[in-house]
Amino acid sequence: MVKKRSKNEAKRQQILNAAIQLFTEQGFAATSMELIAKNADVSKQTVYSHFGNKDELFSASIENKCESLHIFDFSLNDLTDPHTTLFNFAKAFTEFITSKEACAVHKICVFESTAYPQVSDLFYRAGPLRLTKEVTLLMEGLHQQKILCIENPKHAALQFLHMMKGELWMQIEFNTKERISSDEVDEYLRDSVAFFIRGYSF
Amino acid sequence: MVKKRSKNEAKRQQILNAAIQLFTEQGFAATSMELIAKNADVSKQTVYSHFGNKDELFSASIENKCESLHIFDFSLNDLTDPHTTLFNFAKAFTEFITSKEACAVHKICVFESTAYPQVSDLFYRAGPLRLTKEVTLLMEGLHQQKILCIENPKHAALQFLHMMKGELWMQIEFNTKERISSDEVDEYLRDSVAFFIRGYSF
DNA sequence: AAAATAAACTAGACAGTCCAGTCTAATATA
DNA sequence: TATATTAGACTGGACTGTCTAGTTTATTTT
Repeated sequence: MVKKRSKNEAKRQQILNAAIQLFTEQGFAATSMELIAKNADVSKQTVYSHFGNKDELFSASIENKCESLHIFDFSLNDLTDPHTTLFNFAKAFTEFITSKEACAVHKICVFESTAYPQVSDLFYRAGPLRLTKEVTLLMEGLHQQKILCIENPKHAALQFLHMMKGELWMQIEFNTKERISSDEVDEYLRDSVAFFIRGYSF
Repeated sequence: MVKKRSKNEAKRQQILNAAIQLFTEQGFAATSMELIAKNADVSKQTVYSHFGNKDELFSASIENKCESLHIFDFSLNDLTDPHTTLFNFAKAFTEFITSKEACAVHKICVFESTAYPQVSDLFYRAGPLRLTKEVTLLMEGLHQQKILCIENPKHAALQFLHMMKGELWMQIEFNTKERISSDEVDEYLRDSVAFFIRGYSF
């Protein structure tokens, strides 16, 4: 008869939190298990007891983060005013993809995509792929309600999402010193939404 | 009387080549100076004599690579047929940004942008910034020749370039297993060029 | 053109540091 | 009572950067 005492779930989460923070800040190779244990306020042995080795912990921490990043709620029911709807969505999207958290996970997943394709796949599915699918549905809706004339909704979704990235996203990606102002960002988004609607109007 | 013998330029280049290859393949932390020396067919001491330490070698190798990646020649003189001009440019652009070399440098510059902002800045200026400026000029040309109606040529350039990235670029970035076919890419590019022209036509 | 010289280069050893992962022995807890 | 947890020692290995001692090579002087 095996008596099994369950491992402390709180500690597990502490470890995952410390791990994702360090991994995203310093990268996989530059982060030591010892520091993760210390930051998680847990002994090194506990880390190894919860996660067999560094690779497993890395995968688990990315997976954990991807799940928590799923929360990007956009209520796009009101399609009657596409300008406002799309602009608001564009703003929310920009804020999301330029957030510290999202950028950090994005960065490490891309970087480790050759060594850990399964990890980067997690992010791809949870992020870009999921979002593209949702926006594709939105585009289909705009077409069916005769608000816009969108023959290929997937292409339109890709065009829209990529377009909205703009200059700010690049500057954050490359950590440049100068950053464009949020006014300029807004102007770019407004311009782009207007352009998008013009390009897909009847 | 100072006798100065210049260091071997060929060896310097061998070191830089080996360094950029390993750094882009394995990352900064995971690449050892010893292996760089070995791959460059040079002694470790020679590496240290040419480049004081690992950081310096890293910077130098990225700088060297950025210079060689400058070569993205697009002859965009013939503006009379914007569909063809923009499509050809879009194709060349896609091929360039999805090339192994460009992707690899992009990846490491983004990843090391916090630890080495000067390095990522090199790439940003040599790549995205330079290209955006050139395409902005193209957009101005299209406007002045009354081929398209582009009020804000910089926005148009950003929209165009970002839009063209599309799905393939994401799949390469995340190293996904499935890849869209080059036919699909062509279709996307054609669609996007048509959409772009529609959105900016008089 | 030959000899002299100073610097570049090589190979390898080396010190010092760090890290992944294991082991142990003691403690806490369900 | 069995298992989770802890702190810390420990192994084996890798890495950076230095040092040494000997070799090659470009340049300057004779």
